[in-house]
Amino acid sequence: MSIDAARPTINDVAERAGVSRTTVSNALNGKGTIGAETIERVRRVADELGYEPNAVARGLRQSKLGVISLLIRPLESLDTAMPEGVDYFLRFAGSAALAAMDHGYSLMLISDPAKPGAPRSSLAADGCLVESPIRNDPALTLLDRKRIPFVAIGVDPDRPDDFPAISQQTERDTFLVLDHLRESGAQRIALVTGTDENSWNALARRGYERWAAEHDMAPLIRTLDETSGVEGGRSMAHELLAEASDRPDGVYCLTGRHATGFVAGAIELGYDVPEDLLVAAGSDAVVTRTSTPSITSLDMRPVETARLAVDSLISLLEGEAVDWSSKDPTSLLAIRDSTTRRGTATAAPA
Amino acid sequence: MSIDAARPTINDVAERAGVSRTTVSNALNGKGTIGAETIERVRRVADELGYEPNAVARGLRQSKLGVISLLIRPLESLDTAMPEGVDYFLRFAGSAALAAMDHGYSLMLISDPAKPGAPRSSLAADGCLVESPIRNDPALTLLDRKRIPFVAIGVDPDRPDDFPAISQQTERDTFLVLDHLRESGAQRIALVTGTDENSWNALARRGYERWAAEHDMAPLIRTLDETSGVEGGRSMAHELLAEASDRPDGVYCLTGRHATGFVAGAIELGYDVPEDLLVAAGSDAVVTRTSTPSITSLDMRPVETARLAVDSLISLLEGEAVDWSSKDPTSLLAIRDSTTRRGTATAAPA
DNA sequence: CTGAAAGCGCTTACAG
DNA sequence: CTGAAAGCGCTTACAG
Repeated sequence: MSIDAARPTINDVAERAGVSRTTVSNALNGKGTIGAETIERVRRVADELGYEPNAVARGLRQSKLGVISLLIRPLESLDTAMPEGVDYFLRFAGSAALAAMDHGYSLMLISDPAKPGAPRSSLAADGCLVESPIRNDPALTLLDRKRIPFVAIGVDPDRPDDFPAISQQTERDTFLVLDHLRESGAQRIALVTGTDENSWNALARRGYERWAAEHDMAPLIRTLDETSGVEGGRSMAHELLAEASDRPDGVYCLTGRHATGFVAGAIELGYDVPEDLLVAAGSDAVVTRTSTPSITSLDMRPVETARLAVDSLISLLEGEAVDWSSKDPTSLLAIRDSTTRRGTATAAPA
Repeated sequence: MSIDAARPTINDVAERAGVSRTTVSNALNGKGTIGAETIERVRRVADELGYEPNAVARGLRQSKLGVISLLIRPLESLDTAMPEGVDYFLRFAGSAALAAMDHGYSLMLISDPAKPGAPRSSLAADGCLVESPIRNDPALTLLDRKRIPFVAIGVDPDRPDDFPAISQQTERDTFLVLDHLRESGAQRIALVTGTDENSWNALARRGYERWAAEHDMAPLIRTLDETSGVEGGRSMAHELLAEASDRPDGVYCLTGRHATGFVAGAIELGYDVPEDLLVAAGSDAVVTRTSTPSITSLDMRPVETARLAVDSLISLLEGEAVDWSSKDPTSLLAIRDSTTRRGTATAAPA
């Protein structure tokens, strides 16, 4: 191993500049009181050597790495291959990374740190963002126990008030979609949720049940594994539409892929979408935009939500006041062919 | 500060178990030779205390954090707000994160570590992925100098053979698009690239020039700032289509937003797309799919490319052999309305 | 089979 | 104005 193979440390700089490590550290960080010409010399030597403080060593000493982590709960239900239809999370992550950089932080994408085989590195961050916590989320419990500051996006369904969170307005959003389906002509509306016990599934279900009660409609709910994707949606269409009695004329599928599959299945069975059956999706995705007919979907504004979450977490880390009453950005309903009947002039959203 | 406010360290475990730190470390990591009942006891105490080794301290000691970083060059040209049209990068990042997790690593999204104000943390990874390096990329130079292993996705245009890279087949892709435009009826094809000096812009330009030479067509090239987005594309349409002589009847815009703006600008000027003018985009994005008419775009397969890049980097880190001759996945051309003339039956791609 | 000691590369009171 | 020493939480030869 030749000498130039290793990156220079503070010792190399100190030796070459003829001062102590302390002085190098102080000079480079503008701390303590160091003579002007000493500072100058240390800087020059550091430059010559290409010295850059080791972020890990500094992190160990200062307990501040300059890294925030992001745990996207629903991503774990999605197995290996990256499917179409997870656009929300990709956009969320990308936007969070940019927001973190604006504050001088890097963003680390992690898997569940509470899971046995999890990379050790998943706990090596100054703070953590948890998107869509699951019921009684062990990751939140772990982070709380380890005293790692965090912000959840969406509340833990079983502990809504225990932890700092950006509360998603899932119940209100559910009303938005169901109202739209009814106004577009549906009388009997089914809900298809995922099986994952995250806040999104739980709160959408709760919203649906409340809406159904208010409209004197008996709930018609099916759950479907997220990983089943488009194919699962197809089977579900066969299941729900085959029954002679209690057949829905409107369906709200939370995931874009289920909705896409449901439409395909309905068409196979001879249904005309939207004339015989209205379908909406709870998550805007490539598949809902490009399928035929295109599918009305809820745009949950991942980009804006991510930025709000990052800003809140960093305020928390840096000891600033955080306004926890601020909600996530208002969702928008993208109205498309799957709920637009011929002759029914639906007003465009404002 | 109460005692239970801090997370337990190896010292706490050692004390409570009545052994040394060495023994705790060895017992928990299965190293050395430790008595069975000692291992048992140490494990139990560690559990009780909720002890989890500090990843930063371990990283310092072992020079291995379990983190790989990702620098997406073109993202930096895109300023603050996350625009529509950067789908490629978001999908790339999300997919890379999943691939990293499969190997027990976390993925950190970073900004240019060679830039003065960069977060220190951007150098705190075991290895780095650089997507679309720029000319003579200072980040590659820095990583090389710091002996941080890295893999580029797309070669440095000025140093194509100097560093390990997944070579993108941008020149071949450019031929694919240009051939399609010609087969669809275009005779005079302009190229609109970004101003960013990354490998993608450089190689697409080179491909265009070669194609033009082979087809005896005088090159007609414009560059347009990536940040100008849709609006920039609009202006460019006015500029290129206003000139009485040498007006193109086909345009290849590398970015989806430029293409979208170009189509809008052309329509304002009274052009019919695709009848009077064919337009294609070099990057598949939400805007190209949802604009009217929808725009033919190149799908560069970000998901598959990211996985290949992560696998290669981790092989490199873990000292395994890497086949650098493997290319990125073959791009697909999504043919849409903007290049499909009425009466021209274009065969669907296989 | 176990532990004292050194050390990873830094920063931070504190003494001079 | 500067530096010796301690310490962040671990791991790793090495001695016993």
